[in-house]
Amino acid sequence: MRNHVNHYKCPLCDMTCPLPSSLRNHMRFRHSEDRPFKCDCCDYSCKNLIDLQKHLDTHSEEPAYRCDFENCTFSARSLCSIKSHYRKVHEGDSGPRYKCHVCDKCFTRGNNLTVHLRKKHQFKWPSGHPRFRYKEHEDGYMRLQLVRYESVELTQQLLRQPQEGSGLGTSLNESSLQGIILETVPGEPGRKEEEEEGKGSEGTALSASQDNPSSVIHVVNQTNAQGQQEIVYYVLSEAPGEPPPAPEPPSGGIMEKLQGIAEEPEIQMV
DNA sequence: CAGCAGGGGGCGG
DNA sequence: CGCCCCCTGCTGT
Repeated sequence: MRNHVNHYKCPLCDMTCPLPSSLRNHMRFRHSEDRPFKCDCCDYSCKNLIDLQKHLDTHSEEPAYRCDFENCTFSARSLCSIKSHYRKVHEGDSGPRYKCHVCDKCFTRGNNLTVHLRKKHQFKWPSGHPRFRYKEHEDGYMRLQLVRYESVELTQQLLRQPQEGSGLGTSLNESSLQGIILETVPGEPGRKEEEEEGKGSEGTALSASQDNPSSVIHVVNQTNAQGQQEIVYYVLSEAPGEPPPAPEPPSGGIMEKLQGIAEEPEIQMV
């Protein structure tokens, strides 16, 4: 199994990703100001067609979206509104849907949980990842999505410096680890035990479990700029196991310059 | 691998 | 809550 590390690194931030197309996408949304999709009715513009279409819906006074429930006359201008209406009105589900994986506290909105995770549990995301993302579990609660792609440098750095200063009370506790382990997706069966290419030790890495060889989780305790202890988690995801793709030819625009740099594989894999 | 459809999350009202 | 920005999974090529 090739314990994957992403081959393409954004030259402008720490983000790495497995495919050129992912990187292009990242560039478009995070590092380009181009907004090729413009609204005819107002000065709105955006970076992809889908968003323009959604925006156009907000212009039309027409129903746009209508509730499917029988005899329900509710209508809205966004799909999102319809869905939340349906849950609330026709399914009576108005309870909090975001749950902290560490202490089980519930929140009605994702950003409330984000604040909670940062303040109460000192969670932090690595640079290049601007926010937490949440994923729906089988019990219907949204919990922190822990699978992230991390850069080679971060990985190596983590392997090199096992947690120091873990003497403080803020060192990892079991609940946070459990929360993380719970998140790992059952991987393909068969393959086991990743080998870091030439990098040896797994150091402080926690193998999710032997049944779940699909991810290795690094959790480090560190001191931030403000001198506070904080927990940072990193997850290495396993690539499907194909060789690195060949670089593509450039194709024009601002993206082109970026691409030239960006598409150089960050490391040569076996 | 690219394009599209849909959804998650932020943020201001 | 409404609108916007971005991400991702799916599906066709």
